[in-house]
Amino acid sequence: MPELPEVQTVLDTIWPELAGRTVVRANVLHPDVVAGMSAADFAELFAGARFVAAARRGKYMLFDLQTAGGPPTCTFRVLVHLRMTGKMRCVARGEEAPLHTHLRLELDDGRDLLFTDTRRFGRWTVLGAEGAEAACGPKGFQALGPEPVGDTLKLKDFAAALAKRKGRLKGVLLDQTFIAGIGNIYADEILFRARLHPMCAANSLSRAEARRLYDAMRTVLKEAIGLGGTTIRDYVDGLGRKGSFVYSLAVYGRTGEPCPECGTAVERIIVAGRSTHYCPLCQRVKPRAGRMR
DNA sequence: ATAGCGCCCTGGTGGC
DNA sequence: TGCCACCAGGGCGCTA
Repeated sequence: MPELPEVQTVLDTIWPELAGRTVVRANVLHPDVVAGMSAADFAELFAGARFVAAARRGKYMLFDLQTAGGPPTCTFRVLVHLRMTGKMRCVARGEEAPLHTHLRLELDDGRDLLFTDTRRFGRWTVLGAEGAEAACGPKGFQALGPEPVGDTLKLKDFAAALAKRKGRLKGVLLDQTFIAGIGNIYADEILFRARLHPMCAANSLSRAEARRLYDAMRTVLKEAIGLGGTTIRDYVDGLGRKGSFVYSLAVYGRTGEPCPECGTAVERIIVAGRSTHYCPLCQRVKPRAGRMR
């Protein structure tokens, strides 16, 4: 399930294959994966367009392309969201595409970029082109919160934002408008690393706890990027490789197994509508301020 | 503001 | 062996 570390890994592995390449022909095999414009318009827009830049924002990959006919400045941007099972691969032209391949971009180096997505939740959304989504993209993209890794988000601002949220930590971490890129797996792992209970109210954290959460969030995500993400079942990067952070998971998917810190059985509950794993001993519910036990 | 739900979709799993 | 209910969950739209 691609979250920030997986999306970053896919981008890091697929972009070297795409940078500077021109799309000879675009083949939309399933129109559902193209959002905001028709498959025909999409194919026409991509034909002759060249990949000039790429970036990640939250769980989105952003690609800038320069169109064939227009003036040198005529570029457009496409947002790719992998959702649950989306995959990007470059293969030799003519190689049989895997089942559930919904998009094929034929490149000028004789290879094909394939977008494969078993559950077909993933989307390609074009921004700023005629007949496409509004220039700023879907709501979820417009409203993305700050990036948790990198230099932009300071502890002070993170703590201040937490103090304004009455919801539970788990739900707040999953809220893409609060912080961009965290999904169910990393939310659980971050809370474990911070020794905080998933049901704990975000605005109840002490300074020290907010710092623990901030540090845990950045550490866990950076470690996961370093290990190429987490493969539970489906996920592979742009070169078909699985992520090895799965071996570092402390609680996610480990219901009933011993906590790596204290040996207590990991528990599973539902929080924010999502399966949530935690150690009942290491992550006790934080007592209210002024009522130390 | 926040929580909870159903929906989209397919494949894997476990029960009988 | 086969059948089927159920689960996985990111984002979105809806209701409370």
